[in-house]
Formats: sequence, structure tokens, C-alpha cells
Amino acid sequence: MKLVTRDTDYAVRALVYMAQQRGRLVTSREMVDELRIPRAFLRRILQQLGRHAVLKPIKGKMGGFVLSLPAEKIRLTDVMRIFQGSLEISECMFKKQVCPNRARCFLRKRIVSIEAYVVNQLRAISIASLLTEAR
Amino acid sequence: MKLVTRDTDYAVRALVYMAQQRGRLVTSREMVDELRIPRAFLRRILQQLGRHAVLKPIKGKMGGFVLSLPAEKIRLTDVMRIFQGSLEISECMFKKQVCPNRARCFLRKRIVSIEAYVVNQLRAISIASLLTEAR
DNA sequence: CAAAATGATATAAATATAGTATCATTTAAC
DNA sequence: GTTAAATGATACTATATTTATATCATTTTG
Repeated sequence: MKLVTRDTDYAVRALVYMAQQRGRLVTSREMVDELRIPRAFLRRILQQLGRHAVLKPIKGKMGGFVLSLPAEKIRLTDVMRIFQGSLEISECMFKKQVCPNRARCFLRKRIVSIEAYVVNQLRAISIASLLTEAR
Repeated sequence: MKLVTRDTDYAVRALVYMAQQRGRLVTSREMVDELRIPRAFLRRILQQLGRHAVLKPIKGKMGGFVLSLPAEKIRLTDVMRIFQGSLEISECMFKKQVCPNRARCFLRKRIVSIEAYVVNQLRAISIASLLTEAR
């Protein structure tokens, strides 16, 4: 079971790195070198973070990225939702029909309650909190 | 994020169904009809449950399956481990090398603690507990 | 020996994850 | 105004995982 996919993971690393730079403009090239993330992959990830207004892209020569929010306000759940979609842990497997199975449905209830706990825990993790732990 | 894959889910349904039969021999054919699970898929799932001694296969004509444990002793985590392998929620993505990234490692610590909670919750769910909820 | 069950196992199809490549656009410096 | 260095948009490829399907062998009862 995988809670966090690789793009979420890379995004978090990039965001932590940017937060450490305290507002200095950072280029994708620099982060590729520092974080050893495949270039094309990281670029796409940064673009997605830009579209979701997590970071602010500056175009043109001398361009780059800065966080568009304080690191305290960027939560792990925000990043996960961008790259992994819904955080539902128990997506019904009978997508377009009503679930025909009672057994599944009460198992599901249990899982939904576990899910609520997990999401709360993840929401409590911000880029800033990872930053301070990194020291 | 998917906590439970489809084979785990089907396995749980089959086990709940068997538990409801209170020791009566049940064939794969019967469960295919009752539970609307694809035949070949369910057969393979039952075989795997047999290999892991969760149920006891009876060969030959008039054969079938019975649980080999009381339903209280079959935990959701047992079934998940059979079909999904390790329950580690945070498998390090740098499989064969030491993780070169500090940021990831402290994020990982947080996730490991969430994982412990989740596994405990799942371990508390047995086939018997699902059975009583089903009534 | 035939029918009805499971055992073992190979293969295929569909989906999700991970990664690459290309061309367009913007901006600063000369 | 041209060039270099950055991002934007987007299409594509590769790999792994999930979700099955199919086939033939073996066991057992009648």
C-alpha cells in the first residue's frame, strides 16, 4: 500500500528546498541538480504546482519559482490532492453502479473511519513542519 | 490511495460467506453465483487462501472449501498480507540503496507512525466482526 | 470410467505510475 | 532585435501493477 506517490514525494522535496531558500528565486535546473530528480519529470511537477497556485512561476531569463504561500500553509494533503486526486482510501470499486454488496459496505464503514484519522494526521504535516525537523 | 485491492476484497467476501455457512462445505461455483465474482478470479483467490491455510480445500467430486480457522481468528491484515504483501505504507522508493534524502526520511517517520495506527485498526477487524455487523 | 470438484500455472488486458521529448512563449542582457 | 535562459503546454513512451482469463492436470465419489 502506497500512501504517497513519487510525484508527491518529489514535489514535497522541491517545496522543502524552496522554503529553505527563504524567498530567493529558485530555478528548476538548480533543483534538478540539488535534489537529483529527473529533469523533465521535475519540470512537469513544478508546472502543476504552479497551476494550483502553490508556487509562483517567474517567466523569462532570470526566471524561476518562489512559494506563493508561507510554508506553514502548504499541507501534505494539498500536495497529495494535486498529484493523487481524492484522498479517499476506500473508493468504491463498483464505480458507476450502486455497490451491490452489503459485506463490502460495512467493511467500508470501518475503513472510512480509519481514513478520517489518516487524513487528519496528514493535514497536520506542513512543508514548514518538515523544514524544522530537517535541521 | 487504495487500502484494499480487489482480490483482498473478494477474498473477504468469500470468507464472510463461508463463515455464514457455519462449517458447511462450500464450492467455488456456489460462491461465484452468490457473490457475483468472476469465476476464474475467485478460483485463484481461493487457491491462494488454501495455500496460506486460511481455508481447507477438499478435493474431488463433492469437494469444496471450509474455513480452517474460526472466523474470529481471521483478521483483515492476514488477508491483506496474502494479496497485497507487506502493509508498509511508506516503502522507501530507493529500494536497494540507502535513501539519500533527509527530507524524505523525516517525512517517512511521520508516515510510519500513521501506519502503525492503521495496521492496528485493521488488525482489529476479523471476519467474525464483519459477520456480526452484516446482520 | 465419468463427472465434478480443486491444483498449478501461463497468459492477456486494462490501468496507473514513472519518465521523456518537443516546441512555444516570455524576459533580460547585450 | 537577437540570443540565451528560463517557464508553459502537451504528447508520447516505458514500466509496473492490477485485474482478470484460460488450460490442463489431479483427486475423489458414484
